[in-house]
Amino acid sequence: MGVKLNCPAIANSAMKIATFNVNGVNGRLPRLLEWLAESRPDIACLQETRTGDASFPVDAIASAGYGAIWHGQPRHHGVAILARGEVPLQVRRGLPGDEGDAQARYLEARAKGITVASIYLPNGNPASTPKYDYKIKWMRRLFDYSRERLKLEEPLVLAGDYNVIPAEADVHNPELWRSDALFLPETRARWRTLTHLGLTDAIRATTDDPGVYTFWDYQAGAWQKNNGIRIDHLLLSPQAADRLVTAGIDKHVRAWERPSDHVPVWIELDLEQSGA
DNA sequence: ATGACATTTGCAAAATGA
Repeated sequence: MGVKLNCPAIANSAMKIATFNVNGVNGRLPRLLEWLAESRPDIACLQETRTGDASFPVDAIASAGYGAIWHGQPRHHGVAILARGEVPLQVRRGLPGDEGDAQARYLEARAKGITVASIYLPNGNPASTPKYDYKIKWMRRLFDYSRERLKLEEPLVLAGDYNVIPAEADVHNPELWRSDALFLPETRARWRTLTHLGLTDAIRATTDDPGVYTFWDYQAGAWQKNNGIRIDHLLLSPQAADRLVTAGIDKHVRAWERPSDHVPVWIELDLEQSGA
């Protein structure tokens, strides 16, 4: 890249990338459109679209100014990637490593000059069942695939609902979550293998504050009592992390009418910057 | 330990979630 004599303002070159578990893209469509209009991300990764490929609301999303690709599944799971003013170019649909895995949890695309993945990592509860084994295997597959992708040494953003509480600072009452699949020592150890690869947890790169949450249960007044957990994450390759300008959580969205139980998490990258 | 609450499909109630 050539030297620019007139250094552009960050606002001109910053790219906003968000992740949002919508908990039903059709049922939540009004909230999604309101949030897109307010937040105006360049790229948005969605999880838990919870509808089949034929019923993805592509027209409504296009009317909001976004192109989209999606990997749907009736009732459960489902991921999508939206880009403002363009249709993302699909790179991968489904996480490698298990040909028998039919659950729609991984989608990767190039858009606006960067590669992003929308990830819906398995919940894994109850932890004493095959559901947890599936979660751990999925995390191993994500580790193997991420290691390969990092060899490209390019900006890469792995965004989504990881269903992982990384540390005690990320949960309101750790004791209530000790035996939960989201917080078990093995779950957190698998998470650390990802960060040890060189992936950066964007929120933790910008704040050490405890009590920074992305999910509040619908039940037992969890939102009103701020009984939250931080489970929606953007993991950044070194080439993306070195261009990180800011990160944030749209917490106010949880107070909207008929909201998702998750809220959007986002970053801004300065891709004009040369990096480290 | 269960259920609390909300989603989906499909039109009742089961399956799933975190």
